[in-house]
Amino acid sequence: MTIKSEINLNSPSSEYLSHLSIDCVVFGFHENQLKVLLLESNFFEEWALPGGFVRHKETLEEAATRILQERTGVDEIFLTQFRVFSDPERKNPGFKPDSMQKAGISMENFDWLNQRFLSVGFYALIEFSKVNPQPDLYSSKCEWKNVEEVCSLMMDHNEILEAALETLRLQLRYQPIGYNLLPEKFTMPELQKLYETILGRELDRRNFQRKILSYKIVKRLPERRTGVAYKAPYLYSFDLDVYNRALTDGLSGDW
Amino acid sequence: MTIKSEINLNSPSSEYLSHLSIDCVVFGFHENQLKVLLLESNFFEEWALPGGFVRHKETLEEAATRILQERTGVDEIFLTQFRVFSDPERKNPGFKPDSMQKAGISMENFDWLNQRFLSVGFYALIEFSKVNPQPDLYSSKCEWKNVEEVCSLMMDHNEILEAALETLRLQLRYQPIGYNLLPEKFTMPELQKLYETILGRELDRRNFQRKILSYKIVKRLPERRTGVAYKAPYLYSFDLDVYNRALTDGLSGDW
DNA sequence: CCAAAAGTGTTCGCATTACACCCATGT
DNA sequence: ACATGGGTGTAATGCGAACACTTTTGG
Repeated sequence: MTIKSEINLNSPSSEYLSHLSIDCVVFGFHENQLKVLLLESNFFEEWALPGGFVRHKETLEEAATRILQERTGVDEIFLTQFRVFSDPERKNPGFKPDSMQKAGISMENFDWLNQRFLSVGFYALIEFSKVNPQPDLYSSKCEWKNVEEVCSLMMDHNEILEAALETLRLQLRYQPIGYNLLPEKFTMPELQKLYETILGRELDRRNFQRKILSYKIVKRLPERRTGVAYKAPYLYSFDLDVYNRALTDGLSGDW
Repeated sequence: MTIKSEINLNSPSSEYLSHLSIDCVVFGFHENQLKVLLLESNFFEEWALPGGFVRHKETLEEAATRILQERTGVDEIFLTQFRVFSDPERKNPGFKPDSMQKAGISMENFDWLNQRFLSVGFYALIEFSKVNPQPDLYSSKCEWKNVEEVCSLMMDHNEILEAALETLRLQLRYQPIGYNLLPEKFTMPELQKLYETILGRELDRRNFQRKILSYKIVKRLPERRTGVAYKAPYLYSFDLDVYNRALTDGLSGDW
């Protein structure tokens, strides 16, 4: 079992803070659907959020960025913490002695992994197309899943995902969103669909457009999207100056 | 130095999670001013937020409640976590070998206390008059301080306080506030002053009243406040049914 | 020419804003 | 009587919600 040393499950407590982990909820948007990045553990055949442990000399934010990179190959992502999950009973139900032995993990690592963990939830919004998800050595797969169709996840990861979504919805009330989720150029209906997906309800086309335009965070381009089986929609792109100002100053919006 | 064992600074790592602490920002409202509950350390002559460590078998929320009780005597408070502060350099500048020795703390405790700590920030709103702040054995004083006049605090506690205030302001946008901060009966100008203090700006008397009343979260009582040097204002009290519903469903309000 | 989707404008009602007058109380 | 602060009403404005017609495109 050389894999054990490669993936550094041995004596991790010297390198990492004990009792504290990080889980990342990474959202993307593709084909008009909100996606979340998940890993399938090759030990326990369960899907999970990409997570990991915190080193002694890094902030949580640095740790989250590193963990996401190590576990999924996704790089240069701005992650935001949103809550700590601290149920004393939260531990991996897959971390049972027999399954650990099957996976070739020794009992001393089991002790460490089976102790209590608090986990800090982070979330990020990233542009789907810029990402090439790569599973790490712990995982057999790394894939985007539709948020609406996520199966049962490891530990309390479903709860963490739900909480991240809720945070996203709140954020929508007073911050612009989309720059990190949509490609450089996009259509108004695409942006609208993003809002609708996050909010979980439909919005009026015309009112949506008027409102978004009133914020001035998007500019209409002279081009249109071609090759569609109906009237060609205009393309838009974000006006980063205004967008970033809105990020800090907030919007009045009431969705 | 018997105090050492009484206050349990010896070998705390067996009882508590290492590397992780909690700090509580407790807001009150009195004489038309927003207050925060602070302790003065009797070791280091610095003011600090009430904080402490997490036990192995409790959630963060349970820990925060316990810590607040132990350190200030304040009981039955609902605390909400709002952020983790994780700068690796955040440690107590007062925890220096000489000041530790002066305080009669041995070097082995110093090692533990001088290690890196992450801290989870919690905040709470409580009714000023229901509280009798009592410093614990670590502290010489436990007092309410005007939020606007808080001096330089231990470690990064000023930053934590600022972040809590910011959270409070955001919360005001979509949740009712005041039930935990005001006495049973209060006047409309008092409620308004609370909002103004949190928001840091003045509001129009008449518009404020109309808006609050439109939410139906307060009921006007038949009584008025007497003994004031001007027209006696009506008393109000919260309608808990509506108030609690608004807590979960949110308000439309745009302050 | 028709279905599907996009572009555009108008009306209505409510909420926010700004503002003015009267009332009660203690000095 | 008067200064201070509280109670109430109204007009103007702006924003969100609801809604209909026209235009473009591929089939």
